[in-house]
Amino acid sequence: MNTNLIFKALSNEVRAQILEWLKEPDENFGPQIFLPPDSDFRGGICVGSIQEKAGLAQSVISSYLTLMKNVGLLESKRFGQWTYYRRDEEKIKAFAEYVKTQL
Amino acid sequence: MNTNLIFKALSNEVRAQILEWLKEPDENFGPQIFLPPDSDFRGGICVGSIQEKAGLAQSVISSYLTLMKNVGLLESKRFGQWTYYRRDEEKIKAFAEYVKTQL
DNA sequence: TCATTATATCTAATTATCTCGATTTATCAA
DNA sequence: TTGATAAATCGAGATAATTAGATATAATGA
Repeated sequence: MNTNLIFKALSNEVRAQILEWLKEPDENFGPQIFLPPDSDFRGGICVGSIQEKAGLAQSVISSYLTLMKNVGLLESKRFGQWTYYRRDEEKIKAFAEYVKTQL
Repeated sequence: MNTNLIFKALSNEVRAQILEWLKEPDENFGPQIFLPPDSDFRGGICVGSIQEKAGLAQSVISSYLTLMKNVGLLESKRFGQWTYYRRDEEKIKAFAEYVKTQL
């Protein structure tokens, strides 16, 4: 866990906002109709939905999501042409534990 | 509490390092001989000591400390020509609580 | 008062981040 | 196979952060 990179990721308001939105995926993005219900990737939202809500260019959101995945805040899974992202609750919890006990 | 500004402050390695050093002020900086013992500001370290250990320019450390104070990570008190900084444990705790419950 | 020391502020150069549009890659459907 | 759609990557310009050096402010002590 590279806490410095996590702090960097969270220091951008758009990225922090996306992480917050993904706490309530259905409420914030509506149902993901293309996500196969048997896929076992509940809560995953595709790049396009996040891009639309954030209002930044597609390339920006794509790289933001990749960055957040790389530092451990998100996990992703591809189904066909769609890449779905959701929170990595385990790693987020580990980070929160670090902040509480080590910061 | 502006969590975005706190994340920004912590996203810089030098600032994060200073916050860590200030967890053990005596071990990391030695005794602060100029700090009046009756001052009730235990754990406070002057700018010069922090500057020396960090190895960056005095102006840089001064502004970093001001920034960290502004976002609530540090508190400061001036005695004569010296300004002593120490961790604001209450606000750090509140931030850690936010990360654990809201992030 | 004047020189010294500690800290803060200002200015500027370098580097990093943000953001976009264009292109590329991957997948799907006809 | 070809055209369309989704996402990722590339290249570049604008903005912000980092850092240093010079100067300003504040306090001390002779």
